Amino acid sequence: MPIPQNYSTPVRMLAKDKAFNQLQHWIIDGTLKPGEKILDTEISKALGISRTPIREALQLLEVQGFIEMHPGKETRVTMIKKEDVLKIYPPLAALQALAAEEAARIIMPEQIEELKTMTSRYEQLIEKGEQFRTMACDEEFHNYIIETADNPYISDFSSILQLHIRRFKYVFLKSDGMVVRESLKEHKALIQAFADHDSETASAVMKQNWLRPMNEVYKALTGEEGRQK
Amino acid sequence: MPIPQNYSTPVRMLAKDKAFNQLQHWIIDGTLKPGEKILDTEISKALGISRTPIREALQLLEVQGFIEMHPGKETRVTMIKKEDVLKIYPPLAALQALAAEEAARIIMPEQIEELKTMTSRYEQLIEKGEQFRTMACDEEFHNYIIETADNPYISDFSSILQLHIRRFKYVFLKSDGMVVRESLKEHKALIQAFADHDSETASAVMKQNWLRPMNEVYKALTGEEGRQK
DNA sequence: AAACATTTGTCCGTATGTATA
DNA sequence: ATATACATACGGACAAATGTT
Repeated sequence: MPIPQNYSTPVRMLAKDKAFNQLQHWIIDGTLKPGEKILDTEISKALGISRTPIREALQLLEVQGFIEMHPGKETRVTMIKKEDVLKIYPPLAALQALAAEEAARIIMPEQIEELKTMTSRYEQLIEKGEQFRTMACDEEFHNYIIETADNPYISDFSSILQLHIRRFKYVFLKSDGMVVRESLKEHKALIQAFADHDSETASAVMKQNWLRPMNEVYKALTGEEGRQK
Repeated sequence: MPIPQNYSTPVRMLAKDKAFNQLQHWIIDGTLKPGEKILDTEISKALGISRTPIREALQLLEVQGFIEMHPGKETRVTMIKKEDVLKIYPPLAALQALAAEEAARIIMPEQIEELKTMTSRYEQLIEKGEQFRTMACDEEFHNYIIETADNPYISDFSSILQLHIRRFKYVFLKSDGMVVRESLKEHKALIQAFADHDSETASAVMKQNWLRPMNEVYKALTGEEGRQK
């Protein structure tokens, strides 16, 4: 008898989480625009959820920097400027560089093989011009390194910053994409540094792997050079 | 006629904020111990606040990593291990190093003077052996640099990590102190790097200024353990 | 200035789910 | 296994505060 094992969610879907996820998506993809006023009663009716979990979700989004709550006055989606890209990427680059530094110390041979596999897939996807999947593969590569570093503070902060980058791209570039061939070289250099357990090089390469895209985005938007080196 | 200007708080004290601050302090100073179970009804009665703002405060503390909420089951203060010190300091060092890097680029002469003033006070306090004030002065110094870097992501993450460090010290060292003369030299080196607008040096010095205390704390703790057993 | 309309903040009751006997 | 106690998640009503006419 076929037992329906792994009947997915042993945790019931909390109303708060549902509201949180929905609102976060709406803010990131621009459905809720920067500066837009948020009325919890409206959201409540729209989602068919009472105000309590809605308010809880809003508070979490405030901590993440997606909305601003002015007690007793109003709640708004946070504004976002083109120059903000220069504030979001550097901390992310610093944290990811640290993750690479740590990973280089403790990574195991099997994990390096895993990264190599990802990278060859990455290369193939670039060749085929599959923008979306290429990006997903890049993200997977970075997440694997973060996991290897095994530090919840790094991973928590990193993921928040990545969400802000995604929002930034949706708002100003109307898409999430933008992968460059240069990145592939850096990934290969990273793997070599891991194999050598060379933390310093791993850190430096990773930092560049994030700051280069920042400068490209900034240049595309303003025509000016961002922070060079 | 003496007008009572600046009648302090134009913002009413929200019950949620009151609960948040109180609980955070209790967790950091060890009144609420690691692993301790938290009942919102108890907290509610203890603080004379209804359960809703209590629950809101708890959720924020969860995001900050001070408590764990298991939906429908229980809420507990997060555990903390001696080895965690090796996970908390490095991201903080990385972010503060980035702040120093940025500050070195954009700092103004007056701000450098301000830092010099703080540092001479720092030196005097060390001489006098005023542990508590020395620490406060050190914190002020770092916060000023963070402000100078002018990046909300850096400052937000930094302050959370600093709270975790404070908790760690209270839990394992029964105090918050521990300042070393070595730090003074580093502060002076930092100021010099700022004056030279030498981002690279500023970053490196700042990183060491945080990693050195980490190693001292860790050594002190593992040493204690060795003697006990 | 004062009463109104809105929106937020808080309280508490109830239902749902979890652990224990 | 069932029933019981209990803690949490959610809903809806009330109170307080803002700014508007």
